[in-house]
Order: sequence, then structure tokens, then C-alpha cells
Amino acid sequence: MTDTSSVPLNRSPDVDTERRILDAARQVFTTRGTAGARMQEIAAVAGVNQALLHYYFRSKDALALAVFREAAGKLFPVLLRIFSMEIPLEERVTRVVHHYIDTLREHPFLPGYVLAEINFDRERIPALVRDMGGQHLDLVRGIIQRLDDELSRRADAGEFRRITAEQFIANVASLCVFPFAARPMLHHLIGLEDWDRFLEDRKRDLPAFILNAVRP
Amino acid sequence: MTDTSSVPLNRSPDVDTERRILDAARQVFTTRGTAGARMQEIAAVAGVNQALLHYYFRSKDALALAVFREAAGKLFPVLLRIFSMEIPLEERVTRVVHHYIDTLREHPFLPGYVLAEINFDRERIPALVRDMGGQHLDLVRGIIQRLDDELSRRADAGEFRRITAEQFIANVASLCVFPFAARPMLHHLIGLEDWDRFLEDRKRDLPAFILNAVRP
DNA sequence: GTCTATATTGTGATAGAC
DNA sequence: GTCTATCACAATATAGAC
Repeated sequence: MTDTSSVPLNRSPDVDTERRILDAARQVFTTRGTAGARMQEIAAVAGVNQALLHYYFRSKDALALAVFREAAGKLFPVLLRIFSMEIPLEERVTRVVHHYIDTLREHPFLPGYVLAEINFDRERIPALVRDMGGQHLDLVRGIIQRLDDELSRRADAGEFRRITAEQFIANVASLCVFPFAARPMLHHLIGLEDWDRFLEDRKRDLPAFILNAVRP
Repeated sequence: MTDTSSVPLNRSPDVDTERRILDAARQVFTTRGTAGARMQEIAAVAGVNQALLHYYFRSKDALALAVFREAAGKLFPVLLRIFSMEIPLEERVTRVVHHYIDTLREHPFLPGYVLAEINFDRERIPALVRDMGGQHLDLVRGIIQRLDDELSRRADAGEFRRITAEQFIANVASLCVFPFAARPMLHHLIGLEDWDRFLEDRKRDLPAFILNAVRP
């Protein structure tokens, strides 16, 4: 009789290999795009055989979805969480800017990859919404509503220009994310050595920039 | 004897068909991405046979390059031209904003497509630079230098905060282009009927927003 | 120039040994 | 769980008639 006490039955697949495959998949999918990625290359990067990818993830589509979910999970939930906090608007903006520039500096290919996905695959947005649970849309609407109220109040007080929450959020997202999506081009113009400096300057100046812009 | 007077010998390929193919290719490439696009679909959209695509463009790669060149040609030269004009900075910014939002509203898939291309294909940036001719880099450096001088001068005069030309250009590009690249998502949040309104608001407010942001 | 038919390769996926 | 070998088909590209 075999000893099963130290080896649980129905043990989940080797998490180490699965992780290695997923990391390799992220690397390849984010740099070549989902359609341009090759299962063979992912296997090579993971240091395993191509058949194993199918053993763990069944199909290229399923693997791509797993990667996209993980990538989107890095970008959106934090944004919602910070914008839900009960702290002054100025503080929320500063935190979002710092968090995004720090995160994207570590994963510079995420923005281009995610933007490409949502543009080229119609199923990505619904999948994203489903992932966030049924509350997602309500949560977002709540955040937008609250931000709208706040911006109106401060406009009434003469502190801010009139601006909708959608425009405000679009501004914050644009200024934080776009430079990374356009990185190969900016990179080429600015030069590799100054890229880090560029990001540091941006991290420092963007919060004041965003708020100053809506002052009368 | 055939009448050749109205049918030039060595006549260039039927420009009408070539155009139809190129338009179809743009439509398919920009919505599915280069790697995800299928020659068969392009042929169907163009209303011709797949073999004709190769007759006119030799290979998928060559066709993709032609589409990318045309797309990039819609986005970059105008930016350089406007920023080279001898008009006040405020006027330059306003013109760029208006031009971009109007152009991208007509071609909403261009930003996502071009960003995906430059992220996924390392050859795109060099090709882009080559396309603009040898003067390209000098022209860009000239524009950046001039803008830098101008921003410094106005910072010295206490009119502006200190900001580099690179940051300023990144801000303008981000605010104009990103919403289109993120369109499927914003679209989903904002709703189809309000998208046009969103763009109109943006076109009106962005110039003042950009300049106000750099005021002390 | 435009078509049909076909060659040729690339690529996701599976079978089956270990 | 992991591998090698192979299948099946999708997709680019070409040949050749008209």
C-alpha cells in the first residue's frame, strides 16, 4: 500500500512548471502580440516541450486568456482601489501616478500589449468585465459618480474649471500610460540613457500637472 | 491591328484595383493586427482573388509595410509641420489638438494599430525613420531644440513652470492619442451615444488644459 | 490583369512511450 | 508530468490558363 499522507490525492498540477510556462507566455505574448506569438517559442523560453503547454493550458487561446487576465489584473484593480479611497483628490491622483509609473517601469510591454488586445479581439472587454465580478460596473459607476460630484463641488467653489469625471480619468490614464505604449518611438527620440530620467521627471511633475490643468 | 494610342504600353498596374486592395488591407490590418490578419479576408473585402494581392504586393509582409507607411504618414508629418510653424505656442497646441481629434475620429483604429506595430515589430521604427528621409531626425531635433528654448524663456519670465520639450510633447501626444487607443474600453464605460460628445468636449478643453497645466 | 488550382510550409494540437 | 513523433489543417505563396 502506498503512503498517501505526504502526497495529497488529486494534487494540483506542478505549480512550478505551470508558473514557468505562464511567465514565458507572458514574455512572448506581450512582446509579439497574441496572434504573432508561437507556442514553440513559449516552450523554448519556459525550457519545456511544446506538448506541456497543452497539458497545462489545453490550447493557445486558453493560455492567451490566462496571460491577458494576469496582465489586466495588474493594471485595473489598483486604479479602482485607489480611486475608491477616502483621501483628498490630490492624494488619490498622486498615488495613481506613482503607482502606475513604478509598475509600468517594471513591465514596460504591458500597455502596448493590453491596448493591442482590446483593439484586436472583441472578446477581451467582456472577459475583462466578467473577471471583475458582477460588481465591476457598479463599482466603476460609483467611482465616476463620486468623482463627478467632487469635481462639480470644487467647480462651484471656483477652485476648478468644469470638467467631467470621464475627461478627468481619461487625462490621468493618458498621461500615465501612453508614454509606455509609445515607448519604442519615444525611446528612439529621447535615447535609452535618458529614459529613466524622463520617467523620474514625469513621476514628480505629473500630479501637479494634472491638477493645475483644471485650475481656472 | 489593335489601337494602342489610348492604351499606353508598359502601363502601370491598374491603379483602381491596387487602391481597392490597399484600402481593404488597411481595414483588415488595422482591426485584426498584422499578425492576425488573413490574406484571404483582405481579398474578400477588396472583392478580388487572393492571388491578386501577391500580383500587386508580392507578399503579406510587403502589403503590411505599405499599410503601415500610409498609416504612419497620416499621423506624424502633420505633427512635425504644425510644430515647425512660426506661430505662437498656444496656437500650435490648439491646431495639433484639433487636427488630431478630427483625423482620429475618422480613423479610430489607427492609434491602436500603430502602437501595436511599433511594439510588436522591431523593424517598424527604423522603417519609419527611413521613410521620413535623412532629414527626419534633424528636423525633430530642431523642433525639440526650439521648443526647449521657448519653454525655458517663458519659464524664466515666470509664465510657465519648468518643463522639458520631451515632457511637453509627451503630454500633448498622450492626451490626444491615448483615448482612441483605449477606445474599446472607454467606449464600453462611457457608452456609444456619448462618445461623440466626449470627443467634442475634449477638442474644446484640451488646448487650455495643456497650457494651463504648465502655468505656475 | 485576373482567375482557379495547387504547391509548400508553418503551426496548433494530439497519441502514446516512458 | 514530461517527452518524441506525428497529424491535420490553416495560410502564404506560386503555376499556369484565359
